[in-house]
Amino acid sequence: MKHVTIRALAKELNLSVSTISKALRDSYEISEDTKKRVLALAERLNYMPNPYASSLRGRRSKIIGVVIPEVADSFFSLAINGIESVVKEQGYHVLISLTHERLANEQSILHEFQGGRVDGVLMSVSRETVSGRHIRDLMEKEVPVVFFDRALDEVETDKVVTNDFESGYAATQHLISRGCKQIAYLTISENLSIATRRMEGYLKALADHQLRSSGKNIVQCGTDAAFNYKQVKKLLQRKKRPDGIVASVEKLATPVYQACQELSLSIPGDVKVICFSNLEIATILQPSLTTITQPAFEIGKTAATVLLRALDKKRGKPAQQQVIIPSELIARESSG
Amino acid sequence: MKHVTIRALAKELNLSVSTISKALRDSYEISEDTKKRVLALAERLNYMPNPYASSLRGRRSKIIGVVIPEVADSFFSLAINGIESVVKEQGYHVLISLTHERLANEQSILHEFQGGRVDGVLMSVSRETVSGRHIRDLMEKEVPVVFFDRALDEVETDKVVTNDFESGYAATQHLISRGCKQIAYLTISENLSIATRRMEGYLKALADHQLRSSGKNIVQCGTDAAFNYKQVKKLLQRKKRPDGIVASVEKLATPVYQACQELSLSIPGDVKVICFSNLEIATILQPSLTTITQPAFEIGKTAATVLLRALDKKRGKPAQQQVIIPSELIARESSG
DNA sequence: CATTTTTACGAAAACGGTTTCGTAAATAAA
DNA sequence: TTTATTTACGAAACCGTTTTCGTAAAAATG
Repeated sequence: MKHVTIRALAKELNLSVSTISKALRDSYEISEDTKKRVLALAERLNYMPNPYASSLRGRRSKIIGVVIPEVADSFFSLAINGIESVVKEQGYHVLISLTHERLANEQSILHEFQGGRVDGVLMSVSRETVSGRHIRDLMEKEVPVVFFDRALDEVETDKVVTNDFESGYAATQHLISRGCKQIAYLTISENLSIATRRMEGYLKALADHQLRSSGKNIVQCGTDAAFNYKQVKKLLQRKKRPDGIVASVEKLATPVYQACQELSLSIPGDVKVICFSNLEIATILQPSLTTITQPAFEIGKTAATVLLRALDKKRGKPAQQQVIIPSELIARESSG
Repeated sequence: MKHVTIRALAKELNLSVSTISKALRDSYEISEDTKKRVLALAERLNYMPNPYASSLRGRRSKIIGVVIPEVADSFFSLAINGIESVVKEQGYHVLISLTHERLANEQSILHEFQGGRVDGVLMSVSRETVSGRHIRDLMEKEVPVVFFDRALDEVETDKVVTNDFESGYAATQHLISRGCKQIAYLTISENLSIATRRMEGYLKALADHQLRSSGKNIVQCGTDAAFNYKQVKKLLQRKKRPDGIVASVEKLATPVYQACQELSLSIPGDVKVICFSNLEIATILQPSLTTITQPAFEIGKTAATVLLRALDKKRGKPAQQQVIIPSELIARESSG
């Protein structure tokens, strides 16, 4: 038994294709009796409509494109969970496309989407993304795009983000309140707006508390773990080593912990640490890691909700809202 | 500018729709000159074919369904990476469907797939899945299914798994070689074949080394973190407490570390620990965690390769191979 | 009973590509 | 020069569903 089509049902019941279709969609044009018979047969033959025929005819695929830099990431994978929890309720499916932090990939993915493969897009831009040309091109084809977490300021559309500036500020202030006088900031060299906002928060907090901010205390890390380790180690070997560290992305916690152990520095005794992270395992690090935790699931959920709403109205102006869901500072032992 | 169709190109160049289509697909029937003109116009107007029209006509969607219990999981998210790296090269897309470990969800997802939404399926069964009826139903519709990691023995199809029995054995033997005499085994109560195989490996290793295996040393954990913590704590408070622990799933590392700290037990001094885990952060746990690490990326990659090959032949018998990619034991401090 | 309205259905035209088949014109072979 | 072949293209069917529109028959209305 290959594929059961509407035509097969029609033949079996001596009805027309259109009648079957209407019966399946519970149209008022069809008698209750006929509906029953059609439904029964469909059930019996295990009929499943061909989604592509429907998509073609109806010009909507019931598929949401999720374009992200990486999936093996505690933030993004949780966000996907949030997205999925919302869209599946409305019968939508989730198509994942990974950019691997490359603009070129992002461009070709969005370009392909111009063909109408997805009804809408949820995306977090890659680190390389500075211009929004490819994104606007897609939006001009009437494919709504909603940013989540990593938004591109330049593109005017809905955005669901967290309070990065305030989080950077809060993280820094937290260390200050714990007595830190010289606080270093670890960042991944990139041009993401969320990264700059976090750092601005850091700088503002220093300024507000009359602490000098020095370029030397801002350490540029990269994607290479070995390189990052060396950078952090160098930082901690300075004569005037910092007594506090704000690690602005999750993966930078590792080199900090490793370097401290290597150098026999005590956390939080010699240096207090706070890190932006969603990993639950932060709890069992020794010492447990104080984190700024982003509401990943919530962000995904909200972004999906916003997108579905946009798909509903479609013609109703893009509300172009910006939703901000605050991150949470979870104080643990590493900040003493 | 809404949607550029083949028809629009045809009109613009005073050619027929079929000529355009053939030109775009580089058919030998079309002159080089015409091809050039068509390609140029397509480029200029930013033409993108409607994938659903192609899917409908060609009866293939270029979409691979990935059905997994959970995405916020270090194993599955890495596996997705592996899958994506392979399929995107062949122009396929990845549709993610989450079962959340529920059979009912798994069934409805696969049922929907019977409509032809995906060309093939890569899946890891849910914990609740005991019968393969819904999977066979799908395969009868000629949608190839390849299992990865969590396979269902009962269903005859390609499987890409790791050596769970040997890994359970190796983990246990590792602790034995480190001097452990009484080794506990933590498991999630479930009926997954991979879980039982791991445990069988554990039991075999004990037997091979003349160590008594006691039911009391096999601790059933669940999905509730608090419950698991209590179970582990109770285990470690016994008068004859174990001197080694094999944690058969990643999330069980947390309660072990927490309980040991709470009870002031030293790892690996008082109790040695090994855990099945893919988390890189295992390195910076204190002490660093000895792990059995599954080749998640490789498994995903291989499974995808096998599936694509099956899609190629299609009519060529399902090779029905079983590929085994071994896990790796990474000895760190927790097993002393 | 005559007319209007409602009910229940079918024919056919989309949706946008792909592919088969037919055929003029150009070229090659005889 | 005549016939055979190749080249380059177009018409039309098709994939499976949805939706518009038309219409007999039945029911309601006057």
